[in-house]
Amino acid sequence: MAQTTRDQLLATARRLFAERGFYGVSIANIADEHGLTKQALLHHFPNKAKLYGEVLREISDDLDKLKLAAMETSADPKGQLGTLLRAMVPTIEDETIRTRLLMRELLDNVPRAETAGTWYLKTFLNDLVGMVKAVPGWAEATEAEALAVIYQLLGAVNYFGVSGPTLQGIFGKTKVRMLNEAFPAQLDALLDAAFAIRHSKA
Amino acid sequence: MAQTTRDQLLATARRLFAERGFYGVSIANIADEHGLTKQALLHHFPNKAKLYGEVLREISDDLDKLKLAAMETSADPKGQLGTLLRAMVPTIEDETIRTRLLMRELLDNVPRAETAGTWYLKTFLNDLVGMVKAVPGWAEATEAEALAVIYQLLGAVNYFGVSGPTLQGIFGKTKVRMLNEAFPAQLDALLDAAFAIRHSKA
DNA sequence: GCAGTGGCTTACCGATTGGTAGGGAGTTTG
DNA sequence: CAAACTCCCTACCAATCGGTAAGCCACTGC
Repeated sequence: MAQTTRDQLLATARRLFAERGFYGVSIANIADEHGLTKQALLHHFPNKAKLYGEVLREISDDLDKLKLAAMETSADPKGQLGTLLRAMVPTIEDETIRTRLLMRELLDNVPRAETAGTWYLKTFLNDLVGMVKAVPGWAEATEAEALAVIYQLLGAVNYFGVSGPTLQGIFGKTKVRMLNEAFPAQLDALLDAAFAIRHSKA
Repeated sequence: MAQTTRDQLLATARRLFAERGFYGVSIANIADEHGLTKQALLHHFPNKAKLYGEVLREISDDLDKLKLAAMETSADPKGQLGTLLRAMVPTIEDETIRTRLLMRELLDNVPRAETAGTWYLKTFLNDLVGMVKAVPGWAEATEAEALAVIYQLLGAVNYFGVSGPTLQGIFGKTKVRMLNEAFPAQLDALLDAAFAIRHSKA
């Protein structure tokens, strides 16, 4: 069974929204790439906002899958967090798209979420906080402290993931390739260092 | 001498572009906030893209100032980097705006920079790489390694800076206030840990 | 054979987009 | 006093936006 038109439109929407954002892409742009009219797209999705919501739901599902996969590979929470964060470093194009959409959601979701009533990142962030608190030495950390360190590490991973095209523009292809090679080892070192920090109220 | 109309328009553009992005704001939106027509705005700025470019130039100037200020407060490069990164954690609203614009530039600048031929972050990033290489133990790090760690730390700082409204939506005001209080100490610990990593080819 | 149904089309809508043309009021300058 | 300049206006433009209405065509189930 081949991919349905709906699936193809969804994939294109995902890519274009990641590149240019919600306002930067028209439904006609998306339909055009498949030789269709925007009315064809509106046959599959009730309106533009719902289409965007569908894309976000996919992203949120992706993150949940990464989280579950990380929890299976290792028993200790520190290893789980490391696996998860390393997995979030984009290597193939589709992962870059996911990272960019995630970042855009952080920037733009306030008006969207208020009308839609959905915070796609909520459970993901809560789960991460739980994992941090399970790390030895972090049991007595406050929720705010756990969230702070999670955010710093997510930032370390995702900021880089978003900047590929920019970095290439500034530094050129060769340096970016070297950067991509150097990044994971550097990240490992940072993760180790971050969780080595002891948290006890003593 | 009061602020000129041009300056006021520029400040409003800065705020609105930070909130909703380039495509999410019309020049009429900006002019409206001052009771002017968009043609009045077009009298001060040749077109929308040039206006946006002006906003970006301001941001880039801001970053340079922060960098110079950080270089004055301390003699050792590690302290300078710490001061700079801590200064980039947004505390007042205008700093949040700057952080959000910076993030948007990372996401959107590819099509813009290609036509404009300007990479606003280039000198800033290059300077930071220089500072990292001056840190004891990092002299022999490759440029890629230095860039990797810089990017991770910038990410740790800026990802958080961008997410304020989102976090408030998810966790509520009280928790976000606690998070804001916990963040700097956590960041200090991360910075210490990151630069404690020794880099020698031995 | 015929009523759905899914997938798409053309035709159209009002609203908004970035931008141009030209003019008018007030101030500055020669 | 007149020319020039600054600042902002109304009027207008073609293009595009998201979305509705209605119909066409191929296929399916009864």
